[in-house]
Amino acid sequence: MAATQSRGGGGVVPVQVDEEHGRRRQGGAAPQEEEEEAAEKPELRRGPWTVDEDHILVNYIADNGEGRWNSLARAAGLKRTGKSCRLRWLNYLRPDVKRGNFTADEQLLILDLHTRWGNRWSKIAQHLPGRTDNEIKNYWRTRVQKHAKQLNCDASSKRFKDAMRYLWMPHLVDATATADDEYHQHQAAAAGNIDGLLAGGDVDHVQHALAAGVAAAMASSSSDSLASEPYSYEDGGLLASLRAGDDMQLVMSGGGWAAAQAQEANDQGLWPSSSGHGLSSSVQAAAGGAGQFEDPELSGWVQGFSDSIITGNLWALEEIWKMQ
DNA sequence: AATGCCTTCAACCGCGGGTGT
DNA sequence: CACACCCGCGGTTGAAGGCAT
Repeated sequence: MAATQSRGGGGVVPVQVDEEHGRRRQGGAAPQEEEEEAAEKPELRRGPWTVDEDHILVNYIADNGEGRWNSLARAAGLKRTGKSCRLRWLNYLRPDVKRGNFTADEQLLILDLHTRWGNRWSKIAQHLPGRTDNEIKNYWRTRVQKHAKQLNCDASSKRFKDAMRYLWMPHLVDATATADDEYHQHQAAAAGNIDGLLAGGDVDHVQHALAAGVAAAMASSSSDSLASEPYSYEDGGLLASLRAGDDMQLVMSGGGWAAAQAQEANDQGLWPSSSGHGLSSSVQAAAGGAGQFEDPELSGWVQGFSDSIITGNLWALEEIWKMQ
């Protein structure tokens, strides 16, 4: 268990805190009153959690359940605010917290949901089992906003959202499709193996074959979510449409100039091929159509965007593709 | 090897809303 | 109604580790 803190804001600084709101006090009380209160209230710890504190919190919650965080903190003997305990549990110690990089599936979902809901991190997190709002928020701020900056636009701007739709999300859809293919190949192989075992009456080995097949499929897939419950893609979502194969046709009125440029870039071998497909097939599909963007201003911007892909800023796009 | 800058992310802060008295 | 308490959310901070020079 990764209770050892390798990172974390602030040192472990004992500090007097307004326990109810987790706020540092900002004067107000007379010195004598402060001394009296300090005598009544235990010194609170801040900063990274220790292994011992983690154990105490986990064991207490295992015995008594979560909730009532302030009283929980006191009852467990932790010199932490209730808020701090809640945060530690929800973001780190909870058994179902998923660790590691976001899968392409998850990235797609985040992009899609953020397009709809904006910075409603907790709401977005509800649709990503095992992921916390804090993690998603950090992902957005450190990765997505970084690339928005590289593309010289605001992450919340329509332009950046369009760049996500036309260039980023189709690529991720391809990436997950590739993972799906490999996953199903492993599943099929495992199924064949199991068929043979059953035919031979070798029931004892069926379970092992099943486990091995699932493990191989999971290992081969960039997305462990593919091996578990699929996410629910809500009706009418762009992601669902992309998944369904509508591709760019849905969001562009025809292929458009950008897709043609993308196709050209692909022909010249300028596109990264992390998914193994070279140019995203969704983008390629878009390139096959004809027409213009509905928003003429966007059309001009996408042209500049694509120019930068083809000329100087390829590295920036490669960074984006690497994010799967 | 030493140094400084950059990136990541756990933890904190401030605030608002809900609930109980 | 007023107040206190509690919880959860979104924004921000800063230490640790990675990377470039």
